[in-house]
Amino acid sequence: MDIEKFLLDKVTATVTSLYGEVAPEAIQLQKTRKEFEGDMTLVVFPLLRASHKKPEQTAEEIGQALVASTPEIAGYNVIKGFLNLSLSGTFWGKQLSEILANPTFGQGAPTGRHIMVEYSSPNTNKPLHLGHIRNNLLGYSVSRILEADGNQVMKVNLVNDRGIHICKSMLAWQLFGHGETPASSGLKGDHLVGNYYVAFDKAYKAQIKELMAQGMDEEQAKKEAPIMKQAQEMLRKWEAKDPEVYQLWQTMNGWVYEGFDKTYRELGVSFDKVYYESQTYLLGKSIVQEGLDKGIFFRKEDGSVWIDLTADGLDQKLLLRGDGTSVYMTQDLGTAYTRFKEENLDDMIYVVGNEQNYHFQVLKLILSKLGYTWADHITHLSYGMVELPEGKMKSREGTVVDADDLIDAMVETAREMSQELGKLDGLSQEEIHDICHMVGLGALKYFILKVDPRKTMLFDPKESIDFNGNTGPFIQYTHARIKSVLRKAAEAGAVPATQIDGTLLVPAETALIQMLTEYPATVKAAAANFSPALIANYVYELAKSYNGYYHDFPIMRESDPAKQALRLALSATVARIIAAGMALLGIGVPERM
RNA sequence: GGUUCCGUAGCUCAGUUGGAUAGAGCAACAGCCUUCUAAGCUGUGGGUCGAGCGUUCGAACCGCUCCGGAAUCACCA
Repeated sequence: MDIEKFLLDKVTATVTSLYGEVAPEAIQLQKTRKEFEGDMTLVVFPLLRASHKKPEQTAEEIGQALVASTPEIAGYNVIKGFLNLSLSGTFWGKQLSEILANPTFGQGAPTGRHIMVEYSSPNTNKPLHLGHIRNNLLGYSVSRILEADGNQVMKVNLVNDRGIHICKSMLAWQLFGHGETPASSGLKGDHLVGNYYVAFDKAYKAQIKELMAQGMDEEQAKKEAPIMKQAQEMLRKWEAKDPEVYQLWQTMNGWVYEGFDKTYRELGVSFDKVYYESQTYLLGKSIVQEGLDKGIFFRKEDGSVWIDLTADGLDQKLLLRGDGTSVYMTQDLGTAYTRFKEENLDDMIYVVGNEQNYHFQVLKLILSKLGYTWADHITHLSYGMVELPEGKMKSREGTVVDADDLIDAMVETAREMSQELGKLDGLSQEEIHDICHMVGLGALKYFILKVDPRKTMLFDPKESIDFNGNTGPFIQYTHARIKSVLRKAAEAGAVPATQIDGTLLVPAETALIQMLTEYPATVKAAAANFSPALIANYVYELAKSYNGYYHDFPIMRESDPAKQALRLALSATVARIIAAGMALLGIGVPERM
């Protein structure tokens, strides 16, 4: 049951009977801050206009009337203009009973909406790095959250598998590779290809330097460098489907996909469908034609097609090159159109870095100018960069954090830490592997997802590896410890309660139950705001509160079986909600750790 | 210069539609393992919520102006 709604009805009725009709927004209910006594608080300031009395007096009157009319409200106190209401133990007992009886607590009712979430979207010329990790974790988590909110979600990846940058890797491999393969080198495919991308850049820079030494200016040297011309020639051959180039392209991309798949598996993310730009890059031309027919786009003398957005405070934007080939915007218009049509979408979410804010602003604007109402259902889930203590990550300067290295380091640290604490004694190799993987990745995922996506975040390798405090492992630990207590209780023959006697509840317990009742609303808010951070912070608060409770009320030392049964039921529910919340973040919770 | 975003404790971050004395974690300091897992718990210190003005009973939150930072404004993707 929605407690706020329940109280809202009661309070509205009471206020109306005391002072007559008031505007709905004048009734302001909120959770009571923990330094005050009570569960829910009515802010009476907005009601003074109707009551014509002082704040304290108004609160007093409403409090008295509420207690008299509503058995669920056990008492009240007034502090300045705030009426703090305490709900009865019976009421909270009933709340917990409802959660116990509902195995899908927090799962929203089906909305019937189809939502596509596009994320990851890598280039096939280099391995994934920390920035991609943020993208992948966000995309996956948001998908899970939208699902939990009752939507039908399709997770898709759009792989950028074509263009000059792939040709650079291919060319360098031809020139310097000596037939090296992932199998022969022992390298992960994406790393192997990435190495050749770097090799290209190195050779290219050397050639530029040489040309400049011969007296050419930098601008021209960049254009005239032979290796660059070769790469451009290769791209032309690719577009003409030259068999040899095409074959090499397929082989090297295949290596990269194998590498990416491994990283995705390690991260625990997945896709329902993968699009490839090599198959979609020609889309959108019919839309360009449509825009021309409708007079929304215009053609310049050289044949290129543009839209003028200066009236909207933006610039003119190119939609088709003079030679008739498409640009990024062209294909994005096309894919958006195709997807909404083919997949019958209600919403489309793009998880893409904030460097493309402008692009998506323009994309939406063009689509709505063309009269497509679904343009309003496109959301660019924009996220900030991940920075390192030394500053920005720059692949050219080698200051990137490689995704695979980072994952390995996290798991390894989890292993060392666990070993040091003696947590792994007596476990099988397989159990040890699973736990260390869950904890290491849990630390990484939680660290990234707990911050607001819009913000540029700082990744300090030393601090992120911390497993104490507001971290994934802390939450996993709380879960594991509850599970441990439940196992001990089962051995001793103690059974969790199925019906809750509210008269036994202590304040620490009603507070926990209240937090539990907030889970569905939190999921809803997270879905509405595309914010895993809301879930992360909720789960942390829940775990933290439980830890305090755990120390004050040891379950197995409780002599009253009824109280013990109640505590077991409450603990099990907390563990369940922690696991559910963490699942929305893509984080697993071990049974022991 | 235009557009968009960010600025909260020494550091990393929370702060729900405007509400009470602005919260966590890390770092520092002081306690707590013979009792269900100490990856834990309890306590102390630490703030001009970038600055100013306005809106109102009330502003970290809303509006305006300024300061600082980021991204972007390609016949790249």
